[in-house]
Amino acid sequence: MTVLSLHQLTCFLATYEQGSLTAAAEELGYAQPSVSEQVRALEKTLGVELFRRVGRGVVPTTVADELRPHAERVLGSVEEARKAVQSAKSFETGTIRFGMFGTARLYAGAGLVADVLARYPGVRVELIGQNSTDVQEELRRGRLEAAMIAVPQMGSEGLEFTPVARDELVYISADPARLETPVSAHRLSLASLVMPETTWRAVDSTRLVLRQMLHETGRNPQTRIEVEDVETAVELVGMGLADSVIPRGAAEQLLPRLAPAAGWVSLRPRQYDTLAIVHRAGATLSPAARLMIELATARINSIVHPEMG
Amino acid sequence: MTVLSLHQLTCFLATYEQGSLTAAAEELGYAQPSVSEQVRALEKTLGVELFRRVGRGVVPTTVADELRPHAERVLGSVEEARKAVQSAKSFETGTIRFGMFGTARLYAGAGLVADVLARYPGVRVELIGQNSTDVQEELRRGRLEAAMIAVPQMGSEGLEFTPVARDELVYISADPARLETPVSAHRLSLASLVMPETTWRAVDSTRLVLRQMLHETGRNPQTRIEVEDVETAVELVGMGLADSVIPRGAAEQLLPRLAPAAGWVSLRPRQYDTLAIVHRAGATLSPAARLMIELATARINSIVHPEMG
DNA sequence: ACATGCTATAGGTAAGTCCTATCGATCGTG
DNA sequence: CACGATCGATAGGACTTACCTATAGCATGT
Repeated sequence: MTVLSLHQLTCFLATYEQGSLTAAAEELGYAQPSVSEQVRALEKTLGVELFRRVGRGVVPTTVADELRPHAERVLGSVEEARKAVQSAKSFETGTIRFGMFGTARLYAGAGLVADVLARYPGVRVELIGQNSTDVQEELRRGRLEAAMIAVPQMGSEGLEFTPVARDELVYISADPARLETPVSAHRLSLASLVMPETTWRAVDSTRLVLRQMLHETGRNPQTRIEVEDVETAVELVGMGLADSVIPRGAAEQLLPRLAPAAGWVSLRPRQYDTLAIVHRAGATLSPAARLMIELATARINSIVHPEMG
Repeated sequence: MTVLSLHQLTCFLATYEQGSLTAAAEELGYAQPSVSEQVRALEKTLGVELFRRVGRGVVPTTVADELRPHAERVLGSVEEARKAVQSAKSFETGTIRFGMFGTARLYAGAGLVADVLARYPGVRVELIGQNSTDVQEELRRGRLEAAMIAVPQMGSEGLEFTPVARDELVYISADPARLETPVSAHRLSLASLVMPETTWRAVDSTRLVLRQMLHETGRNPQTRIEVEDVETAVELVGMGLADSVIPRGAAEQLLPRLAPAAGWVSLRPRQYDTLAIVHRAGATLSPAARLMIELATARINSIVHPEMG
């Protein structure tokens, strides 16, 4: 026993409109017995006579009159579905979802959304990045296809990283005396620090850089305060409660707004943080993801120093 | 290359809701590879990735998010279509079309509609019978499945007739003097008559009866006025412009309303008109048609003398 | 490292799709 | 009234699709 199908409805409608199986077959590009078979199958699945075979041609029954608008609605909905998918595929509509967290969002957050909307006015944009833990989870679970981040080191836990830019790490403080000369490893080891990205502390690239820097002096980094987001860290610096080390792009954006009294100075030797695309290892990226990567990279490179090689 | 199908949408929705091909297969009662194949086919026909295969389970893409409501609408419409057909099949809704013309509608017209609506409150009823020519055409073309008529003789032009009742033919006049005794063939041949059913005059059963009756006297019927419907004939009789011969049931219904001054009397010998079901020869009747025949027969038998054997 | 739970693949059978060829019935015509 | 034209139904066969079982491959959690 066959089941109701779109093909049957198509043949039914063509037959209804043409009043003839032969004409319907011609319209649909089939042989006449094929259409006849489909209509008969539809009548069998519905258990009702749709056409009265009357000498020359066929005549719809009242049940066929009843069915026709429904059949039209079904086929119309199918067409709408197909169009919706096609337009979503070509970014005329639909949603583009991308991860953007850590300090990366400071560089490419709002501006990246603007870039996407300028090029594809119909799309919705979801920039996922409330907190690092969630984003990591979404990436791992596959709900997020790709993300741009500033923090973790390369190659952890089945994820694949592609560096796109680097940004200098600077020392920020509300005490002008500490900003007169570049900060050495020794001075850094004595400082009282507030550091963001607590959740990612084990893999945070800023911390990794600092650890390597301090390792040469035989000391561990002194983090007096741990917070989750950079804004909070900067505010604490502005209040004079601690100093911190953050990417320069973040300092330029956040200090005037959140800590007007604070300033920044380079480390000595200069250290750099890496911005990278991260996605599941071995994944082939969708057009939407590739688009976001392209736009995000372009925007970041217009702010920080582009990665060489 | 396969084409978009309802089956694919069903599998897609189940997979979307379950977040798993295996779970979807279990829900649908299929083996897992079958659902997998359908989803893959849908992705191929749409040319887009709907799920990201990620280790344990599958995760819908944003295009799948876009497709889901459309797929639900399509399947919903299909369900509606199926329900509409089922309810039309069982007379809960839909249209019942039946032919009812000649003088038959005087007996069973409004009352028959009332009978149908009393038993099946949801249906629409179409009682086709504006004029005999149209109805004959609709029957021949198959648009009308069956009809109940009072006029034509049996067995003409590929149609099949089934008698269900007979009604006495009576002589009507506005002149009381002509109603004192039953009208003989001789008196009838002298009368000035108005006769309805002009279009069917060659096969009209009333006229056939009269012709046979008069043939015995060697005369032809004298129709002074020809009209299409019985009401007009009765009105003319009421105005004293002519007399007529019509079924008794029609006389009882129409005289008080349209010709209060007129009355009726039997013929001598009494003559009878036949009410019959007519449909295309060799046709198998639909439930709707059988229902109408049953109800029409019951109603007519409650008015005129039932046909014996 | 192992068991587990999921998807992908392979291969075979049943069923459906669509064709060509032909029959039967109907309708208009000479 | 026989004729050709037209349309739907039927038969039979080539091809495709649907669906199954069995199993491999991979990711995940203990």
